[in-house]
Amino acid sequence: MDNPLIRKLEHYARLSTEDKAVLIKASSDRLRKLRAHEDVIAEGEKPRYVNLVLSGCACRFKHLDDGRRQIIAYFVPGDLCDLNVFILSQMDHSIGSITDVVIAELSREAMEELTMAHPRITLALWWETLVAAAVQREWTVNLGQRSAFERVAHVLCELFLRLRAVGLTNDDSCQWPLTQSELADTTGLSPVHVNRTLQELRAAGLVALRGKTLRIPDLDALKSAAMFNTNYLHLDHEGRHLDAND
Amino acid sequence: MDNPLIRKLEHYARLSTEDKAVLIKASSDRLRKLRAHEDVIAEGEKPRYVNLVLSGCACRFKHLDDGRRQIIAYFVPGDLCDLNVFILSQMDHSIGSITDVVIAELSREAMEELTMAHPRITLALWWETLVAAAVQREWTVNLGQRSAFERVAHVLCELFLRLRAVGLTNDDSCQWPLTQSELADTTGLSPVHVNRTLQELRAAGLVALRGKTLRIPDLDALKSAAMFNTNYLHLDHEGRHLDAND
DNA sequence: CGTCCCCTTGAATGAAGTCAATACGCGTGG
DNA sequence: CCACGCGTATTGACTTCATTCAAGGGGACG
Repeated sequence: MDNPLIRKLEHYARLSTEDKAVLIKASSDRLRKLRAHEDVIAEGEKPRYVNLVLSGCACRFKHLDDGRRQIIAYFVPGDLCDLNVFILSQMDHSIGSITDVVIAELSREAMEELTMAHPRITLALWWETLVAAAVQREWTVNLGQRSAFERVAHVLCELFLRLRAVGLTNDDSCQWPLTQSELADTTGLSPVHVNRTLQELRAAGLVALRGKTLRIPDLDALKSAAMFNTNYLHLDHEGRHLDAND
Repeated sequence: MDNPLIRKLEHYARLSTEDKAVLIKASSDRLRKLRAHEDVIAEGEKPRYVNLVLSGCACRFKHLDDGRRQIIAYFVPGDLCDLNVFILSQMDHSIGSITDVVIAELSREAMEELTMAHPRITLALWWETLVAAAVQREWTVNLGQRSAFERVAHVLCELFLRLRAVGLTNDDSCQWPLTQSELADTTGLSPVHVNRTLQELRAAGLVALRGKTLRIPDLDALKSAAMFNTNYLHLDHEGRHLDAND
């Protein structure tokens, strides 16, 4: 099973064999490949599809009039961009690729088919939505209250755990998709200061980030340095224990 | 018509007379009155109701382990706290009153009744959810990219416009619910710096905030000082033009 | 071999936080 | 009616954290 969406949704609900078949079909219908730094959809455009990231990394972002940019969310494999986007006539922000990505475009009809006759999928998608909102809230806390050191540590933690949830880590390391400049647009810091903060994290032995590989030798230590509380990711709730092939 | 929920939802969809009757009934069933600075629901509790603010002002917030607090969202009259909260077994944040508030508690059954036979209400509630998410994203941008001056101006702008959307402003002024210290927990600034920033805003003639009354002599000027783009509040979309009594 | 992007470093500047004292405003109770 | 107390707002002096500017280094790729 290498479908990251299924992998993730199984954190939220037990899926039946048929559920999985339907998900696989939906996520292989319309594929779209993008290189790094391209727009998936830009502010002002009308959304036509729910975008599902199959591989690579994308982000939601917003520009201010004077060019400052804030990254608002990351999308890793298995993430759906906007489940309810069809009633919007205009995007109020943009979505772009960070690395090369493969995206499945899910039409309105495909989404209806997924949910209509598949209550467990529907439930899992509800969870997906709730968790996305919780992540957004946590980012608000991160930007508002944490120091640069904690803030960068928190982003590293979160992304690592989310990658782990879809099987994209090896033990204590993973492919790291972000440049320092993107990390700066995420944390609201200058690229220079992100660089210095990463050096502090390295000096403290909390992370080893070289090239495109991130290694976290002691995840608990990094968590506590970041004041990271895993609960908002809701990776451990009751739904997944129910039997689905009933 | 003094029901703030109806007032707000009419920005999102045309409601029929029956729609409104159902909403009024639902929002007068279980009332709860709180004084300022009380918990509506605390982190860790199991949510039993969707909370609807009828009067006063409340907020969503999160504490870090060491006591720092971030206000994550405001709830003004007409705002629903968490539409899909019933699948959660535990809140990952708290909701508390800022001023004295009156809240209507909507049970799961009440929510189902509201939506089942009332497609326009359902549509309007979808919009409510989308806009709440958009506001959360904008706060992320606010904390990440804007200067203290812009940041405070942005919060003043947003709250003023949201109060205006439910008829709680008079021309260019409104009752202001927040203390400087709450504004600090919102903007991620220290209370002292919020004070100084407000003085700058006053000196620039952009706001007059005395006691509990906010006056904005030139809203457009304040907007541009804050780099405020109204689009994320989605107050002007197509749904409201459709006829509902069909 | 050169170019582009990303990372790194140092020095100077600037924004916001901290600490501590003081003032104001309002409700309570003497 | 006035004194008191408490929460909130204001001010000044100093410190800390983060930005800016500017220059140099390293690796990947054509």
